[in-house]
Amino acid sequence: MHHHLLQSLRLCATGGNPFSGKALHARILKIGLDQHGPLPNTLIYMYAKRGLLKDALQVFDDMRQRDLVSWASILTAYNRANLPNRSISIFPDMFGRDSLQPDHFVFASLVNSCAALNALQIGRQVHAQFVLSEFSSDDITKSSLVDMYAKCGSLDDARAVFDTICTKNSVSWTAIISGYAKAGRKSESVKLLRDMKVQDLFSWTALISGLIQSGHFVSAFHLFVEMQKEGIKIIDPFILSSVIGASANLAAQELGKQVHCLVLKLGFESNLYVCNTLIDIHVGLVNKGCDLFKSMVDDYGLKPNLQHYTCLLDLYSRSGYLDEAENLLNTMPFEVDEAVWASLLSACKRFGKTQMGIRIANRLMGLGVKDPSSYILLSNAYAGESMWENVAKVRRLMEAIDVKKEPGYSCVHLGKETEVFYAGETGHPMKNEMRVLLKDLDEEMRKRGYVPDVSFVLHDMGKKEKENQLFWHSERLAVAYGLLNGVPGSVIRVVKNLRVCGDCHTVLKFICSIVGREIVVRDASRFHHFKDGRCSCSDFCCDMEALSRKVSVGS
DNA sequence: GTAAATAATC
Repeated sequence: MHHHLLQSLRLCATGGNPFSGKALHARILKIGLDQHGPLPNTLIYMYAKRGLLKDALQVFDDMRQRDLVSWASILTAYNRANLPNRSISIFPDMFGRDSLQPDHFVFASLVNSCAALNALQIGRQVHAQFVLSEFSSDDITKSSLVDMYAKCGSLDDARAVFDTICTKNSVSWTAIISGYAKAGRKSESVKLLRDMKVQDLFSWTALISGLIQSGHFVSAFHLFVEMQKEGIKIIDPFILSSVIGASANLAAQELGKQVHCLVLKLGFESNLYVCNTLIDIHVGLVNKGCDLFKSMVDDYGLKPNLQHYTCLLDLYSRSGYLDEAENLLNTMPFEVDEAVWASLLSACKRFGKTQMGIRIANRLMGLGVKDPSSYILLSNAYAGESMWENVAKVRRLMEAIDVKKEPGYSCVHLGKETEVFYAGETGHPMKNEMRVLLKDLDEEMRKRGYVPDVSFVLHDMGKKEKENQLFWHSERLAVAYGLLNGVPGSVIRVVKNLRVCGDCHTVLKFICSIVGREIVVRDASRFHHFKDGRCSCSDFCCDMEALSRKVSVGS
């Protein structure tokens, strides 16, 4: 009978229907067992765990004889209800009213209250009593003391207690690592993590989020990547919200988006903290930008020029504020060029705004289009809505103005000589060697998760043919030639007349890590320095891309 | 013999 009731109460404490706990309580009262054995204490415990402080207090006050278990349970109830100060204020009644001396359970709860209150002086007093008590060797209470001192910023005390813990578990390690990391003592916190035999998500989260809190964003990101390489599974959203928060701080929007992808893939998008930090990124930057723009006009009396508007538009469209972007486009006193419309169109695609996408595409068509990439955007926008007539129209326009006017080529510099390659070139004397090398690399890349992104191919053909097209892009030929003929281990230097396509960008990241060589590509818009699987133009993002691919493959 | 305590996120 009692066993059954006890077990049911314990089940109610950890989950299930909150009303069933009250129903059980009613039944216990009815059969007159409310003062019997462990039942009243378990009722307090159950109410405490469910956050029903009033009910817990009711049982506590009605008890004829309170014991240490009752006290430990009611202190937990206060802590759970976020009222640690009430724990401290009610605690003296334990000596007075009930003539009890605290045991290790009560000590741990009290120390926990002090930690939440940042009450270092009281914490020290509790510590002193604990040391004098017969429970002074209890490791759990010591762990809570480590946490309390760490949270109060008294790291030397935390470390001293930590060193006396006989059997250190995940909780004790996490408490001390968190303390050092939040205090910005990076090397010590990292060393502690490495000293752990079995690191888990708790300890990594403590380290990474602590370093983020103390401003060590870059180290934190590298550790975040390392954590996942170590195979630590992200089974709850704590670490994500903290990493997203850091990307907001770094204003690393691309990185933020990558983490956002990870959030979606892992299914934590509904978590409150994660949401809030994400909004800090999509809202924080936009608000900042709008404020600057407004202050430019209102406070400094400046008249925004086309570049200013373009910048604000870019901010809007990158952050998904597409209605605002379109509105601004329609009201601003300038005509914008093709590039601006194209960027808004690609944002429409990214944020799934198909209707607006078609609207923008029509405007862009009316404007006349020169850039080949705009044609791809247009074609994709119409194809996405099955507007095949418009797709055909885009294609006819492409043919009419001969989009392929400027052929892409890449030069590779080997000492004094320079070799030039055109896309799809087949007449080169070393063609076979280059093909074999690229094929081997392709195989290895696919093993590592590479999927060709054929959306960068302009022509109308099947997927296999498109992949083949990508395979023969000039920058790959140039790199292959450089690998075959250059000095082993030297940096491969390539110059390209057009912009490196997105797929080749990914491929070069893979290649540089497979062959262990640095590759530098100067394209039409910038330098790309490929090294260790990353590119200088988006260091973190590359890591994150690889990671999110890994996650998607894993799940 | 029963029942109670400690760590990581905006």
